[in-house]
Amino acid sequence: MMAQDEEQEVKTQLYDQFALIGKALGSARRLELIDLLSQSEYTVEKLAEESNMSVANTSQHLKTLRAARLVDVRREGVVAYYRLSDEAVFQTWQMIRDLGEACIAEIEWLTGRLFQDRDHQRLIPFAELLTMLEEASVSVVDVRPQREFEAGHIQGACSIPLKELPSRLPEIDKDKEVVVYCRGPYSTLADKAAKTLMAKGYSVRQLEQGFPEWRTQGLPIGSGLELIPTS
Amino acid sequence: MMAQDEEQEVKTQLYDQFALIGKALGSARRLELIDLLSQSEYTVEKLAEESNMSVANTSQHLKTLRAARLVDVRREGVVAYYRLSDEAVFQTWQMIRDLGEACIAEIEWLTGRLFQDRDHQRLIPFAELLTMLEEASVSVVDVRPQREFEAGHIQGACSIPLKELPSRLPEIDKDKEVVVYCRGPYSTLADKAAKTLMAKGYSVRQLEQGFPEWRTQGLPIGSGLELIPTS
DNA sequence: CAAATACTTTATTGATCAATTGAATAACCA
DNA sequence: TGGTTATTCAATTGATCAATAAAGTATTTG
Repeated sequence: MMAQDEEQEVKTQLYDQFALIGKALGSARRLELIDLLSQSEYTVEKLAEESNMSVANTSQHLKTLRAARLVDVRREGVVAYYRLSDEAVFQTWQMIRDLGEACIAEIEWLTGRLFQDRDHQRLIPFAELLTMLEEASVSVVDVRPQREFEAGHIQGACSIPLKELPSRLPEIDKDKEVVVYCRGPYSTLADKAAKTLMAKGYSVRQLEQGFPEWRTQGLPIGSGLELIPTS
Repeated sequence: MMAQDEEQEVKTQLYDQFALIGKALGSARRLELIDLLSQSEYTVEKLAEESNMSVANTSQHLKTLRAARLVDVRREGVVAYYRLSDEAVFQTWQMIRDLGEACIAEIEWLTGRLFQDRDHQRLIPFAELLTMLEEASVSVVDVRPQREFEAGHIQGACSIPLKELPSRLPEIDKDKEVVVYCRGPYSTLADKAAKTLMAKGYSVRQLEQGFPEWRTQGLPIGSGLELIPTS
């Protein structure tokens, strides 16, 4: 049997390794990066742009995420594409979000403020969308940036990035009910889209959660730029 | 609708809050405390003792855990009893462990070393113990310290802390199969108990996981010092 | 009631570590 | 070669950690 102090030594190293993961999760900037990478792979530059950081700083943070094995990198020529190394990374981030919402009153208050003018009537859970999809009585609109749509989306959805929404309204059938969705619980893209659509007279619902949550529940997804919804 | 920069401000504060949780998880010492508190509530002094830290240092770490709302404190006179504020805290720690085992080769190697002389033949999953319990053909022995047993244990188990095991062997029926368990995947208490028991000629199996994992799966638990196993 | 005791928290210090920026470097491509 | 993308480096500032010493707080004792 292993010596007592050798065992202690190994355990210390084990906890140090786990703490590396914790440390990687212990920065608001890095959590923001993880949240973005939950949508799709990203280049350093795009990540920097989306998160309002300098490229150098983004690269540094990605380095610590890589050291903790939370992200992988793939290089194409001069461009580096980062992605989460495992679906479990998103799930851990989701777990931390849930934990925060459960235990930290501050967080509940902040989300309340973020969505102060959201009409909670229009929110629907995944289950409801699934039955609507069976009845084919609905247009699902993904309002995230196109690269995120291409990396994966709810099966049957079409991509109309929020920025293009005003000019692409004609593509949306006014007779069907519209369901919009975006990145997840702290993204306001879908709220803005819903507001725009409602002002134009559409009948709009909004998914409670975003694509990564859909994916992690094993619900049907599509990828690429399929224009014809899978039946 | 909320102004663009006000939204940015709120989001930053949200991520800062989540990062607080991450930071709290980003220290080997604090993870060790969380692991202990997953078993039962503990006083500062006992935690310091179990984790080989000074009381002052332990108190500091508990303070940051409390700031992140991961632990709660209850005072009885001069004594402070700490506990996890929610089962989700343990589950998050469990998630990080799983993530580490999945992504970090170092961790796999370290656990391999920690259990180098474990006979994996004797390990059984929860499901198997459940069927054995139905057949009533088994003695389940909890070898954790007694306070942890009292705070919660597998229903039907009896408490024989590892330290007392040699002197309490007569209490264990030699005709039944014995199943030992302890704190979880990185605890060696059950391994040591199994070794002692096997040397004395008992037929021993060992649970793959510990009590917190049993509890979080909603399996039947008991608490206090019940001497007669619930039927 | 004051003094002593037991348990816990806070303050201080010095050392180490982390975050950000801007400049420099490296790698690739056209 | 010049331009683009990413990483590294150096430097500043701020945060964190562990250890010791000091201070609080409730309980018990003389």
